[in-house]
Amino acid sequence: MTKSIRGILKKNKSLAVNGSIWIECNGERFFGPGPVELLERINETGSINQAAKQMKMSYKKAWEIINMLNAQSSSPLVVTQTGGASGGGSVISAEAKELIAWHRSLRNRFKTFLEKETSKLGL
Amino acid sequence: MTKSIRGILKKNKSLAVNGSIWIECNGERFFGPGPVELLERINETGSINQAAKQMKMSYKKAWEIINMLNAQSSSPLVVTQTGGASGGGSVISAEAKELIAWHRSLRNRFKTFLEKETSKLGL
DNA sequence: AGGCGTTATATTTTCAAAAAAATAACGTAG
DNA sequence: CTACGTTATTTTTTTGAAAATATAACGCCT
Repeated sequence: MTKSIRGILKKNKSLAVNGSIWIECNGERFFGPGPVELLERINETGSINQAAKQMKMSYKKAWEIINMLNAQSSSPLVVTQTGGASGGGSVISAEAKELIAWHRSLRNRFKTFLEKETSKLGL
Repeated sequence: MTKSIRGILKKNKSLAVNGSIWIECNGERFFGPGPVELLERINETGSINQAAKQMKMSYKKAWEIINMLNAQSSSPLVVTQTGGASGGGSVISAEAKELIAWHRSLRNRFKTFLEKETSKLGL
């Protein structure tokens, strides 16, 4: 009976516990790292189009994420305007900013959890 | 400023924090729920073939997982025999059983983490 | 020698998700 | 009324992963 998992693996292999975390709404994944980054970039650029380009994501996919987020929320997280002075644009709501902040703190707690578990693996 | 995330979503939508967790070796995913179940079923059936069938996984995929596991480990986690009385078969090592037990306890700790975070979401 | 059930591996086929492209609508400004 | 840049949506194409299929080797047993 070995004392740690470490000894099972070949020498000089690095070892870590890692994972992924998200918020589910009605059992379906609804708010994870991707949507967070998308909202942040929309907030910075004022445009779904530019945000998607920055993330090298198709406009369509970005729009689908936004549509899903808005569908689950009691008030839209992203409010869009088509046409107008600069062709249109998009803005994120105060609720969206709250969600972002909340998710950030969740991820921090998860990070320390992972670090703790990694340290338990043995040196 | 709302007190909880709950109020942002539409009424009567369930809300939960969920996630996935695994052990990485040299930065690549190496031991998660799939491999655990596969090892367990090999242990029960004595056959990669039957284990894969039970999991509705192709033999090839099962074999790739096993190959990867063995490649990272200092001694094979699954030891196989081709040919012989019943055509051959496979057995998992004591180290494999340790890994399974360790992963089980890790998942338990992760589960309580998720439950705690879910309860923080507000009712 | 031939059959059996398994491991081991290469090749082909299928299929669904992702990407790309095309189209339309919108509203302001010139 | 035309041009522009955006949102919104449909359709087509591409691609890559999964599944299926095929083949071979292995070693015991009859």
